[in-house]
This record gives sequence, C-alpha cells and structure tokens, in this order.
Amino acid sequence: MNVTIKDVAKKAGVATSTVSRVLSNSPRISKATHEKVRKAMEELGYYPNLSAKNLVKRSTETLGIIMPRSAEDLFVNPFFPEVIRGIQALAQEKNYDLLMVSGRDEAEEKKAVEKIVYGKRCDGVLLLCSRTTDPLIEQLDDEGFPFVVIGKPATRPDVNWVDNDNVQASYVATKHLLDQGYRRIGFVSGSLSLVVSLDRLEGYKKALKDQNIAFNKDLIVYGDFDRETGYQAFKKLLTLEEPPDSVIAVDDVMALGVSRAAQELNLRLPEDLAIVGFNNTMLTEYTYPPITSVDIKIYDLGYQAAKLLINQIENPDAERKHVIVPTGLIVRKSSCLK
Amino acid sequence: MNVTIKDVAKKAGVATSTVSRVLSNSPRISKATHEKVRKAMEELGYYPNLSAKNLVKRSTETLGIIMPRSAEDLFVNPFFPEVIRGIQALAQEKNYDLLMVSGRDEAEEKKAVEKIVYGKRCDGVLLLCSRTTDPLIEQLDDEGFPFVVIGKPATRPDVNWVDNDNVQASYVATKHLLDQGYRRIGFVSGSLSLVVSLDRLEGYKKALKDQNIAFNKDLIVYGDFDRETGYQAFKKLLTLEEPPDSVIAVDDVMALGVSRAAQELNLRLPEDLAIVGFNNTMLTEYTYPPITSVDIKIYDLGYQAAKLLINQIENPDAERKHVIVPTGLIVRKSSCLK
DNA sequence: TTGTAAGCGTTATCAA
DNA sequence: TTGATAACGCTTACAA
Repeated sequence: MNVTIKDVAKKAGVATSTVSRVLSNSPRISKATHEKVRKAMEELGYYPNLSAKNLVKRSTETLGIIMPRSAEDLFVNPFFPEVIRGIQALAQEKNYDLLMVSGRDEAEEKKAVEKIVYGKRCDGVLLLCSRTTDPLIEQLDDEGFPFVVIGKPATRPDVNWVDNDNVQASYVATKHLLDQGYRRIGFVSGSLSLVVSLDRLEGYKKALKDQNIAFNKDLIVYGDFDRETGYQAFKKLLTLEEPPDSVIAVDDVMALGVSRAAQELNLRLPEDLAIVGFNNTMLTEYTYPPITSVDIKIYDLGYQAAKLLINQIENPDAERKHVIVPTGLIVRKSSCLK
Repeated sequence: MNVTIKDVAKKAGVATSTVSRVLSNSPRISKATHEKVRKAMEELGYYPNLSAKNLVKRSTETLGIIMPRSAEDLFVNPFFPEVIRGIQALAQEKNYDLLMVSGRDEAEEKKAVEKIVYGKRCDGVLLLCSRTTDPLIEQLDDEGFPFVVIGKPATRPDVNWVDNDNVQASYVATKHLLDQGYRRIGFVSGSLSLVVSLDRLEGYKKALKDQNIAFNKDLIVYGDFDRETGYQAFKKLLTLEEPPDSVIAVDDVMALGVSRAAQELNLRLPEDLAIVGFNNTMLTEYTYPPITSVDIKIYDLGYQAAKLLINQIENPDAERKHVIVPTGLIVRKSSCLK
C-alpha cells in the first residue's frame, strides 16, 4: 500500500495540514514538530504524490519541449542535443521537469501539444527553432499560454524569443574572410523563407559594402541545412566563370558538404578555398582541416530560453522579452592563411 | 475560469459520471447522450485535467527517460537523438508522454529519479546505455518499479533490457575484412569494463579463430568513444613493427578519429588501410571515403525498449524479457576494395 | 443506460 | 503554532 500524507500525520501524531506545511518548509511551524514529522516521513519512506499536488496547486513545475517534427532536424543536426542540454541545466536549477512532445505530422503534433497544454501537464512550452513560422505560435499566443521560441519568429516577432544577432554574426564572419584577403566569397544560404537565412545574408552584404566590394548575386546559392545540399550548392558555385575563393555556409552541416566537395576536387583548404560555417558544432572538427565557425552558443540559447520561460510562468504579468545571445567566431584552419 | 467536467455535465444536462464515460469511450452509453456530451465539450472548449485523472487512476501514461549524465555522452555521440526518436515513435503510438530526467552528478540524478518515480510522475523509466553498471539499476529493481535498460547491464543481467548481439555483430564485421583479404586487423576498443567492448572483442577473436589467424594482443588498443582517443589509438597501432592493414573501431566516432589520422599520414583508404566502425551513424558519411559500419539499429533499440517498458507497465506480472535487435553491416568505400 | 456519492493525495482557508 | 475541513477535477462502485 501507498504511504500518504495521512499515514505520516498519524504516525507523527499531527494533522495532515501540519505535514503539508513541513513539506513546503513553512516558517509557521515549530522546530520540534518539524523534526517529528520529518522523522515519520523518513521511517515510512514517504514521497509526495505529484499529481495530487499539481491538481490543487494548478501548476506542474514542468516545461514542455516541442521537438522538431522531422527526423532530420532532430537527428542530423547536432543543434538539438546541445540546446536541450542548456534547457536542462536551467530546469534542474529551478527544479522543473521536462516533457518532450512530438508528432509525425502537423495534426498529430497539434493534438499532442493541446493535450499537454490544455491538460495542464506543463506550465509552459519551448519551441525549438526551425519552426519560427509555425501556426502553433499563433495558437499559443492567442491562448495566452506561456511559451518561448528559440529563434525569432517571422509571423509574430513580439512574442517571447531568444536568438542571436544573426546580421552581426554574419558580418563578423564575412569580415574575417575579407581581412584574410579573400575577395570572392560564396554564400551557401538556407531557404530565404527563414529569418535566419535573411539575416545572415544581410550581414554578409553589409560587410562587403563596408569594404566597397560589389555584391554579386551569382555567389549566393541555396541549400537545405544538410550535407548533401551543401555539397551540391558548392558544385554549383564552381560552375561560375570566376569561382569563389571562399565560402560561408549558414550551417556547419552544409559547410561540411562544401568541404567534402572541395576535397574531392583536390582543392587545398584554406589556400585554394576558405570555408566558414555556422553553429560551431563538433562537426567542425570532423573534417580536415577543421572548419572555422560562428559560435552561436547553442547551449546558452537553450539556457536563456528556459530562463525566460520560467520567468514568464512565475510572473504572469511580466512583459514579453527578446533575448539576444552574443555570438563569437571560432577561427580554425579552414579559413586561416596566416 | 476553467471549464471542468461539471460544467460539461451541467450544459449537457447529465451527471459528471456520464461525461466521464463519454471521455473514456465507455460502451455503456447511448449514442444520443454521447453526441450531446461531445457537443457540450466542444462548445465549452473542454479539456480533461490530466493531474486529476492521474491522481485517481494511479498512472500517468508517461515514460521517464534517464539521460546520460555527461555532456559528452549526450552531445558528441549521435546515438542519443536517434534512440530518442525510436522511443518517441512508440510512445506516440501508445499515447504515452516522455519525461526527461537528468542530473549533473550521481547524487543529483538520484534525487531527480526518485522524485519522478516515487512521486508517481511516470509509470516506468528507460535507462540509456552507457549506464549498464549503474547503481540505479539495482535500486529500481529492488523497488519493483518498471524499467528497461538499453544495453545489457553488467550487474543485473536478468532485468529487462534490449541490446544487440554484439559478439555476432563484431564477428560479421571482422569476417567482412577477412573476406576482403585483410589479415592484420587492428581493434580499437572501448574500456573493457563495458560489456559491449568485451562482446565485440570476443566476436573479433572468434572470426579470426575461424580463419585460423592467430590473435595478437598488440593489435588491440583502447579509446574512450570520442574522436580524439580514436585518433590516438590508431597512432599507437602505427608504432608497431608490423602495423595493421585494417581497423575495426567499436564506435563511429572513434572510427572517424582513425580516418583522420590516416588522412594526415596520406594513407589511402581502403588500399592502405580499411576502416570499419560501429553504430552506422551519419558520421560515416562525414568523411571521405565514407566508412563501413555495423548498423546496430539505434532507432529500433529505442522503439523496442519503449515497447518492452509499456508492456511491463500494462502487464505487471509479465515476465522479464531480453530483446535482441538484429544488426547489419553497411559496407562503404572505406573497406571495399572491389 | 444513467445518476449518486465516495474517494484519489494534496493544499489552503479558517478557526482555535 | 496547529487542526478541521473544504476544495482541486476526475473515476468508479453501487444504485436506480
């Protein structure tokens, strides 16, 4: 049989309310009874039933994480585990649990999210990037349910989000290549329907402009955040009359594809071609030479997102916030002539 | 204000128990009232409160996933996201939610697990491999709480687990190299305190024996499941008077380290050196040439583990089970002369 | 087929 | 500083 607060109360010779107070470390309790009750709990092996607690407290101390829908997003890109780590770190600190939600398609996902949101199984949810245009955002927003998006949403930029300054980050990356003497910088972008692609392209343009280098749209190619399309994108760049002397890819995975293509063609890195990626995942070390990458501080993104979310949960009237996580450029062999 | 079962009952002009029956699709309910109640729910925007349900049903339809403790395990090795995918797939099917648990150290983790287990926040837990010698296993086992380990535990091999036949898998990998004509096969192992390392070594030995090739312990070196130690391990093999003509690494990450070292030394793959890895992660495609790897079906491991766990939860007297997930060898360029 | 009412294990209010 | 007791929102005998 299960040991409940009642058993503890009986054993300690007090009322259940007293046990409850001990449980929540209420100050209105004498040291003596506190000890007495603690001892009874110990002896009986008591653990509070969280469902009961949640029911009456109308909160769960749980954050929902809406997972990327596609296997690729989840699996191929090492972004995901790292952002989870950051989220987990804060959750741990604040004593929150983490619930993972997913669905194979939009309908299934919607159902799953509604279940935990309206079912009050969590107090707020985190939306991992890649879904910055998700209808879910609007639904949650209209509902007034606490949530935070990792990655600035295109449709409702006024909701809570954490993101990098991608314009700035891309500017720095581009400037780095220019400083190294590269002049024809190819740009392997993701779909322009993603804010992140647009922003990074903008930073790239800005850096060129600052150095009075004309923007050449032939140098912009598009991939899909996977290795294969990075590979293809670079091959396309090579068909240009004047191929690039360097490449920025908006994701390490695509940068890896570029590196692979370059290797197959016996291009020397960085002499014949410099490569810069984004995200500073461990993938940068998975090729030779290692790849320079913009460190977007994935862990911090997760950590800050969780922090913001918990803050919103605990202060319902707090105003909405946008958190910018600073980036850095990690220079490695692939772009470093000197 | 929150809409509850009472509001629905009132609106539909029935008792709360009737609403509850509709909710659980009880057959003892007339079609007419069913419709009536459903309509009321619809109109009021009713969603069942899961805490209340869990409280009375004494179950949560939630599985706990005990995450790897170290960031490396979680992050560096792509095993993790893939096994989660498998778990998630089944959870989805069976309508279970997933709770992630972690702790930075053993004490913290223990507390977190106890909280959700004794707090009845989940009905069972999954232990991800890498912890096949965890004291947690014994604790949960003694407690009689449903759990499944991914990876056969060293200490209590009689608990529920799912794993591959690693002896067999390694046998096949070794035989493949022998069939290709390689004779001096280096073996980059993980720590021999792990069952998986022992098993894979055994399969290697067995294959050699079957071909009457003497086992040479100098060809066995040890790494730590990361790229750097794979790299170092291979360098060590090269100091042998007669270096290997091929290498099996018990993990793709280490195989990648070997590949890197070989590349730096201008060894041609597979002519000068063949490489075979384990796990068939996408990393095998991240180097040129792509690496042959034993596909241990990570997704299936997760899927089967969740299946076994849910079965144990729903049939408490079911006997313990060990599930073997079949492996395959994915031959790629790194080991394929022909 | 439906309704009544007693829990499930907590917290919170109000008295004492 | 403590104790009764009424919620919290649901399920489930038992009765009707």
